[in-house]
Amino acid sequence: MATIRRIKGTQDILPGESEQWVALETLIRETMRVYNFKELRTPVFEKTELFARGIGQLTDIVSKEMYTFFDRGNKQLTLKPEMTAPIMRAYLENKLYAKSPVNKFFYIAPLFRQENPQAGRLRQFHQFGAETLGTAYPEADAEMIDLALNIYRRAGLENLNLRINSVGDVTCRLPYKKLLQDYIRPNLHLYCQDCQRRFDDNPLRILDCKKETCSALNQKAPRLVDHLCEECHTHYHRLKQHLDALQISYDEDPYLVRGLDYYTRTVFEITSEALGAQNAICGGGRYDLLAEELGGQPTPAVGFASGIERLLLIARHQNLHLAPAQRLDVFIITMGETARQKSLSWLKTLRQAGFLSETDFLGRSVKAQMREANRQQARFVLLAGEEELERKTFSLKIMDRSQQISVPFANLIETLESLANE
RNA sequence: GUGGGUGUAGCUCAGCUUGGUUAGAGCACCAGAUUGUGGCUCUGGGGGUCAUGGGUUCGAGUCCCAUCACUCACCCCA
Repeated sequence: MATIRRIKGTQDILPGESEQWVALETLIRETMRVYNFKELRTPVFEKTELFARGIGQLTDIVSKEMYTFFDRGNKQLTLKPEMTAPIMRAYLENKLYAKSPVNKFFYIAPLFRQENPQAGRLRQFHQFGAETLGTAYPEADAEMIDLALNIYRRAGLENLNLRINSVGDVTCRLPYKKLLQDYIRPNLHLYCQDCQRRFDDNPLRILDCKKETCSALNQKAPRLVDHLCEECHTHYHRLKQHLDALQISYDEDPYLVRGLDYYTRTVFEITSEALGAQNAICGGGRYDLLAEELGGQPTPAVGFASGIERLLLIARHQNLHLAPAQRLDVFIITMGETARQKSLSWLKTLRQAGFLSETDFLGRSVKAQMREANRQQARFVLLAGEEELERKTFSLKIMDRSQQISVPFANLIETLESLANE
């Protein structure tokens, strides 16, 4: 009979790996804390409408990648494919703007997209990220980039590349779109099929095309950065000044566009060559129009999202260990029925004193129990048999020194504590 | 959705080209050498519907077809 398998594109995070996750999450939380970002948790599913309106009906995410279904009440729901729209929804719904003009949130959450899995791309994957709501100042954009890079630095990641760009706002993007379409139109038939399809809806994407023929045609295309309105230009200029002041190196990429409709002005991406085809570990930018799109009051905002699986891929590629291997403090070896019956209460005493402790559950030979203790890298082994019970004294083996001493039952904890502190 | 690659022990893989004894290795696991003591060594042991189904053949892990799974890539994204 065939055993049930996990769903395509999902992963079991097994012991050995799960410690890495916990260590990374701890590092993220600690960094978020000193940057004064507060955790905001939202449900795993939302009304489909939230994403359709927030991310954009025409984006790939919404048009072909969402896990959408109808519940028993015939409501259309979607497993969240990204976190920015839910954060904005929660912010508006709970009227958090009323408590403070600027709100800084972070999250660590599972997300769902029905794509074909490959290296660094899963159907259930995890992101952490941050969002600053309520300020249009470029300082917030710079803080966001600094925050993401700081987390990577603390995790030990190397050779990351930051690219930035400005995609303008409503006043400059529409005129530029026309300019760009005028440039492309004469040669449109030479572009690839994808680009021809993008021409009307999303001509900016054409600039991002990686096909050689298309990027060659794009060489002399007008660049949005050269046609920004004054406000956008100033915003972009200030951002760069802040990055310089923070000694953050970056590349300006006039063709960097993001796949989600809600971005305005600042966009950025952090990539790693260690990742293969899916090389982005972090993407983000400013989305000053999203709040209104969702029916709320105008709220300028900026944020980023970072893939946890991809971060861990880079860490593995670099041979980084975010969490040190766990060693057992004490392993109790028992000989005979009487000792085995007492082992649980000894364990309890050890554990209450804070020692990571274990014993044998299979009634194995002393040799086998010793092997088990060694396998789990126990620092100390407590031996208890008839002899020890009679004398009310444990035999305590200090494994690293292959040395064995006698310890009266009553002195066990204090002896271990002094040995552990050596 | 489209293409390439790969499916043999818990893991990593050999065997397939040129079909032919009981399908192998290393690691891991268990036991013994050491009847109450780990790591190293030596000896032994358990564990496989060779992904699944069909076909060719006297005979298929090996050749052919299909299906499924995994994986990499396109697209897009974290």
